[in-house]
Amino acid sequence: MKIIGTCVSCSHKYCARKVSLFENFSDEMLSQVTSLIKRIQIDKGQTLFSEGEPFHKLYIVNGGSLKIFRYNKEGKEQILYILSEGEFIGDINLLKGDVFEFSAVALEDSHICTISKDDFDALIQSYPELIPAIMASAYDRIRSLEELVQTLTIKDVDTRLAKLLIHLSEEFGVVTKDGTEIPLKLTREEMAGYIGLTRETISRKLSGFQSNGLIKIVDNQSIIIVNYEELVDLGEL
Amino acid sequence: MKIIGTCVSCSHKYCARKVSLFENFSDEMLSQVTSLIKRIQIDKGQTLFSEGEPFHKLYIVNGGSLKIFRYNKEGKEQILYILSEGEFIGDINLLKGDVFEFSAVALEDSHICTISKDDFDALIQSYPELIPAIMASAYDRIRSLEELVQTLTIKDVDTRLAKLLIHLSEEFGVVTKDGTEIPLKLTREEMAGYIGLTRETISRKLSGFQSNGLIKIVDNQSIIIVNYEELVDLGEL
DNA sequence: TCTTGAATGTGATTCAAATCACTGCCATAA
DNA sequence: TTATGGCAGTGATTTGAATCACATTCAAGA
Repeated sequence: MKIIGTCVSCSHKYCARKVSLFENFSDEMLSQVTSLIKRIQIDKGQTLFSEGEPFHKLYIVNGGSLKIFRYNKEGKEQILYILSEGEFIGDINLLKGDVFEFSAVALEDSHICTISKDDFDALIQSYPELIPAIMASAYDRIRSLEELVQTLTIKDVDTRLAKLLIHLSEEFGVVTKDGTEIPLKLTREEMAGYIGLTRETISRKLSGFQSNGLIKIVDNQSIIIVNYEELVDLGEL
Repeated sequence: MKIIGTCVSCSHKYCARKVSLFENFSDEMLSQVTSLIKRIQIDKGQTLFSEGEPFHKLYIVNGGSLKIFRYNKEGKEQILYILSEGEFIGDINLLKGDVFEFSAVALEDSHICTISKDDFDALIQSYPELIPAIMASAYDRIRSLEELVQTLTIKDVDTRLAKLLIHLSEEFGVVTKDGTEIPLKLTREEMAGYIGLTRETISRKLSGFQSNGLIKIVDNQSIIIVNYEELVDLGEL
């Protein structure tokens, strides 16, 4: 992890604009926010913060993506959220509690902007219009967890995997000529740790999906959803 | 479901004080809140609201308890939250979205206080000090869902059930001479629907726990946790 | 380029929860 | 009082994912 300096060095003048929290800010307000930001570069696989660590910052994904997870009692990673550009974490925690309840690791080389807890609190004081946006982000988090709970209780594993693929494609999908591509390079093990299965099962099921013409796996890397409708059907069954 | 009238008819003068949102309100402020409240009586098993229904109220549990659940794709109830006295639902929804994403059914005969969406919005305008409390409740909901996710991904079913019992005893437990009693009368099927198992498995596992001296089942009704430490150990394994 | 370790695919086997099927129990109402 | 329907306990069986084991591929670094 490398601290680059203030956000002034961003390639974009106001990278904070990417963040849903600040999207309605004027240039002037934004430059004030920007002056508070420290920028961090983090390589794939590196840890941004760990469970149990005291926190004192808000982390904003400016480029790349993060997995947010806990180790469950069997020692496996349980992924709770995947954060991509513009999303942030630490918001709620800034109000209550004092240590992270989960860890954050970069899924690819990423740029993270940070604002200290104190600066962020001051920002809320100055701009109370931030509050609805913060509430909205809390609501999104609740929604995504409720969806995850629902996915995890489905016994049928094909359905579960279909739901995961649809979720990933909705959040990260890129439309290509062959179908919707999921550019995110999650390992089989990470997928397994998201929906409570083992890497072997994911491997077998993905092969099955490919045989059935639902998806296409390119170079063992990204997954392209070929037959979106049928996959949705499977996920909704 | 029977509408009793305004909260003036409550047996307690200021029943709204039970609600974490209003616990720091002065008597004067509280009586203003109270004047906005309609009180509903609902019998065990009756539905307060259903998935897909448009909402226009905040629901506060004044007495009794509710299960908040969705039907999963296999047609089973997946319980998301159990609400007891002082808890409320509808908060977050009041800000975004317009239909319930889940259903609410009374677990026992209950009293529910309701405030209309408009009145609640006006209340927030008048008393911005409500905002931190609302945020705190959103945070609690996130915490409880993150815990549920963690429980659901545990493969070992004894651990899962132990976690459920500990969770229920922490939230609803009453200390008796024999141990901590869970007065909540959840059916085996409801327990199963909370932690993603079947009623038969719950039945067998509970019998097993009883044989091992961990719990005691009284009249097939409430569960008493006899050996709390050992149960916690099992839940943390 | 070659080396090395991690990630993946896949077969064989195990095992525990789901399922099926039935009995018994209890509360409520006729 | 008896009848009825929902809930619970439990045995027998099925089933399908986890586990174990190993071959293979791939990617990053020397």
